[in-house]
Amino acid sequence: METTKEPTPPEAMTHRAAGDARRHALVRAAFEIIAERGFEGLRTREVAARAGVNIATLHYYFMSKEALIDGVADYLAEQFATLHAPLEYTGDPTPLDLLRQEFADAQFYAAHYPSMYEVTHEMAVRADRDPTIRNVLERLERSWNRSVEDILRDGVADGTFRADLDVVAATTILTCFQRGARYLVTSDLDFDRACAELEHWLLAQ
Amino acid sequence: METTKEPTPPEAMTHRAAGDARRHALVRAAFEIIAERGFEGLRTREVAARAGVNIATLHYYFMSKEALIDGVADYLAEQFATLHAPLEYTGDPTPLDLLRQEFADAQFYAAHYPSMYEVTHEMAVRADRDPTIRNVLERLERSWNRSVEDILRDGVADGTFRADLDVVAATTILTCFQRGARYLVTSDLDFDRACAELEHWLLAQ
DNA sequence: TTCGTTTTCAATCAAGTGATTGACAAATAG
DNA sequence: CTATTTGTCAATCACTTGATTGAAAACGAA
Repeated sequence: METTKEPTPPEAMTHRAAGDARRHALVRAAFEIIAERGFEGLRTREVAARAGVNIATLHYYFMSKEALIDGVADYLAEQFATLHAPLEYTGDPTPLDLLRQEFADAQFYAAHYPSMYEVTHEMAVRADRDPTIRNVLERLERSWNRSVEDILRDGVADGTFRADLDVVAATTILTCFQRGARYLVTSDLDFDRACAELEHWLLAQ
Repeated sequence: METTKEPTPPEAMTHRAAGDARRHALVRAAFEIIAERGFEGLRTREVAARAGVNIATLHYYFMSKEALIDGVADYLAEQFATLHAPLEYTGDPTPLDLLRQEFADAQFYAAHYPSMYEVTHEMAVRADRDPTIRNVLERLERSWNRSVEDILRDGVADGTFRADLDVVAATTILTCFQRGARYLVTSDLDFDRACAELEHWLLAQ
């Protein structure tokens, strides 16, 4: 049932660094399994096997399955903070540039890191019952909301967006729209077209 | 481990009808457990116990756990088709009435049947891996999309909504927005405010 | 080298877990 | 009234699953 041994052999590595690598390999393995088969299909044995270690070793690094899952949640938040679509503007971005970048990020994740959305879905469902995960996800949502709100506020101030825009409401609409779009059906083409229309609704005149 | 026996005693009931009732009780029990603890916490034993029957009886009605879950998916679709918020208009509804009814439905489910959304989330996550469930959910989405699109098209035709509205894009925006709003954070107040702003964006002038 | 600390694993536990079996009762057909 | 189908359950199977144990390496400080 073994798969890939640890990709970074602990050869030229301090003892401590090797431990960190093992910890990370376990989280990463759990992340992948959750993406593939959900929490429903998450088994500690398989996580350990993918990371190339014994179950007991998994329990050495993570007290319980729950602790491991919490580790995955943190890893997910870190991924969202780190990974972004390549910038589509040069120099100082206008509010419209930033709005488009927002949409581009969503497509970038869907195209290149679909597992991030898959795991986020799983986490969102679990958040109803697990306060630790709810915390991580709420923090993530809040920071995303804030950045969208800032873009809109700046855009209204400099005349890019409609002067009568309800910035808070528009932020809700944009974030809910993006959350809902990464769901089951919406095609890339539909998403593009919807983004263009949203832009049209937001722009002044 | 027993809970409620079947609420409709098979006294004055034909054999066939009693069978249907048992079948329904099993689906309903599974539905509730999925809402409470997700697929992760769904155990055939507990489903049987809640429906007041033996595990073997569950397996008499549903070949496998999967078949039971498919039954829950069908039940969910049926619920969405059946349950609606009380009508907020009298007589012949205008496109604006229908749009508002659309928003009212979303709040109605969230307020009175939250388990419908909880189970839908679980199903959506599972749909990635289960073609039968994907089918049910896609049918549901399509029919919802169609009805929103019809409202918008009528509204553009009669001058309620902006003449330059991209109906297809707007439909995507509205459905994605509503899907995304029934997620984790958005409060009733935020939802109301966002709906008002959306209405403002759609209306002519 | 020595000794305590950190890390790893084979073996095992106890509690599930979906599914089956075979017997038995209740309803219905002939 | 039989004979057959339909519905039900206690008991059990074969296997899974999260977690633990106790011993043995690997390591680093003294």
